[in-house]
Amino acid sequence: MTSPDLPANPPTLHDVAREAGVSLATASRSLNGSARTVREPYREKVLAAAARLGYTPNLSAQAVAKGSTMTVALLVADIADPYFSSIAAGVIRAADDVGLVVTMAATERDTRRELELVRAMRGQRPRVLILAGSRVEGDENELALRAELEAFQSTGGRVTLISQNTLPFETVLLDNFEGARALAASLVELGYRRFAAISGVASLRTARDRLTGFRAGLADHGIDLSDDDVAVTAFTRDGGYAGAEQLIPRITDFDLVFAVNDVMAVGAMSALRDAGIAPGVEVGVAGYDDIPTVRDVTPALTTVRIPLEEVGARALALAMGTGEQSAPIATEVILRASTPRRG
Amino acid sequence: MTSPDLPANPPTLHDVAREAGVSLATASRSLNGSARTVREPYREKVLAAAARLGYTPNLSAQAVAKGSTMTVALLVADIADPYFSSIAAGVIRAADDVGLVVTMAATERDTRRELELVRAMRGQRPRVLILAGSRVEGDENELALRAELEAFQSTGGRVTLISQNTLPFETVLLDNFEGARALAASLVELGYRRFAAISGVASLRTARDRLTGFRAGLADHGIDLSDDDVAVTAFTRDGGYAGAEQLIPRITDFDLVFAVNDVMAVGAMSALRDAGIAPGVEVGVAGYDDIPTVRDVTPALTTVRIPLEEVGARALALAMGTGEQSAPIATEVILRASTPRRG
DNA sequence: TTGAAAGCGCTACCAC
DNA sequence: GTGGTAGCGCTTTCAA
Repeated sequence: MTSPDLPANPPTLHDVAREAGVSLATASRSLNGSARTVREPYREKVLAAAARLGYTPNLSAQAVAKGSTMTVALLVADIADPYFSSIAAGVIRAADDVGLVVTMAATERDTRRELELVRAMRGQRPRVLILAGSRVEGDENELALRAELEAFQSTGGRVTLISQNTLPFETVLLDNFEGARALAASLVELGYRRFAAISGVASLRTARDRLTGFRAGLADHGIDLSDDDVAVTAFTRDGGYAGAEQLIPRITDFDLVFAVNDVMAVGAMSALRDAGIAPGVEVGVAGYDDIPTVRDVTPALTTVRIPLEEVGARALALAMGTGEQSAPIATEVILRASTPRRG
Repeated sequence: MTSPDLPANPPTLHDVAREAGVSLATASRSLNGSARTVREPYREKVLAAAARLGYTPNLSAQAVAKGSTMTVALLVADIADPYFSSIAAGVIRAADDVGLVVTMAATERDTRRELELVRAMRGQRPRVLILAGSRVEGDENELALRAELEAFQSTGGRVTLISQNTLPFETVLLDNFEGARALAASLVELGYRRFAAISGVASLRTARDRLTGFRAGLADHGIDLSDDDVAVTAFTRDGGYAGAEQLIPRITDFDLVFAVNDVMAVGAMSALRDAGIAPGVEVGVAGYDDIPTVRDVTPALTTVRIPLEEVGARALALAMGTGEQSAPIATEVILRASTPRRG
């Protein structure tokens, strides 16, 4: 006698069929078949046997047999970043609604890694592949990435990007330019005149679009934002902190600091505070994204709202052909205490 | 002639073998075999053919053939919650290091859903299943969950829980009781005497352990925390906000409010502020977890640090047999501006 | 309606 | 070392 709890193998459909006294085919049909072309007494026997055995269909085997999976692969830059985790939450929720399971990986903002991950995830034969990070300009891996995605698509996969449509795939368009431009307009209207910015490197499309949009918004009102007044740092909280530190020596030259995303803005506020400068009173601060926490920082952060979870859901819908191709995601300027009306 | 870009099927190993003029077996060995028992010229031909065709091994097929996957399934309550997204980041990073891919799902703090998800994820035949949420007491689904997990384990799967070991599986133990107790001690030492708390329902083990730990810490110094001074709300930011609102009418009775997790604490601070009460000056506030954002709120939040990403990594290591079973995760009280020394 | 059997893409064992 | 080939667990014809 073998010990009963030695790592056995999970019960197979075969086991269920035998236990129920029916054929493999009948068992399959009762358990997973779409056309319920199995007579009730048989069905019941099979279901009972399956329950008794604790049977769970082997998804891999189903995938091989059917030639398609129920998987969506999601690539983000950093899961711990609220921007991406909110989007991921949206994707997962939407996927769950239609019975899809999502597998995630993090590119860590490395395009080489991104490429490798796409390649690796292709092996899963996901129905959908969603790339959530910003595109980067002049990326040496872009051609290869594009080829990889095209290959995936040409073999029946669906690709969706989130952000900008620099690649020829369905895209949930985030109009970073117009959002930032509208923000600039609102800030000017509030009385701000002397601007500085903290941005990621220009090759990061998202960073660049937001910065140029912001500039355009200022230019509409005859205000100039010189390159000298733009601190270029990492696209992270610490980057925002560092960027603010760069600006602090000349901080009295500015009445507003725009960080191209909220996590950077939040870092910048901390840097200001640490330097004894009160954000929102001595200098205004604005961000972009409207991640959940920015309403809870002090002062609450003025920002441009992106409905992050909806973006995630929309990305999936787009890929599934459920969503309308439609316009860019609507964006909204949210004015909060970090930018009080000025003079 | 068929159109060349109609959804074709991905190239198979068979295609590669034919293209390279070798046998299936040789192709398999050159591409994925461990023992490199293939002569160089052949290997090269295969590799070249694979590259030419854009071949990616079908992971599902490999899984069926090998009888095991490279998947780890991760269940969290809410991906958008920084607590879980930080843990997830740790799991994903660690998984990536050993060539595993992680699939995620969200229980939304619903034990019924949790059970269903475990069942569903079992179908993937993951090597590892990680449950990151708090256990809940008196859960009607617990028996079924336990059975499901045991079945999974008895068929060769590894299970790891994160939080408390109320279930007989490997667990990354978070000593919420001692952490909260230490926090209480520190606060008393700082001069705080009149405490209130905001907690999740007592059936949530994590909430309860932290609250009772905190109470114990106070009791060590002869201080009592009455049930009347504990607001019981949802385990979320909004729950924290609501909890603080409950306490506000009597806020002058207290000199410190302890929220059982950081997101609640952050919500509570906002509620206080909205009511014209300055957190950290009129009343101290403390949380638990040390999620990334709490150093950027104002005042910076006193809390108990859990190395969240490390917890995630550890969970995976434990499951893989790489990690030492060892003691609970070390916890550390982080005193910040939200609890200045008092009188 | 049911069952037998031929795959699905891949691995691994067994000869040569 | 290399090539057949028998599975892996499942779906889906095709007959009966």
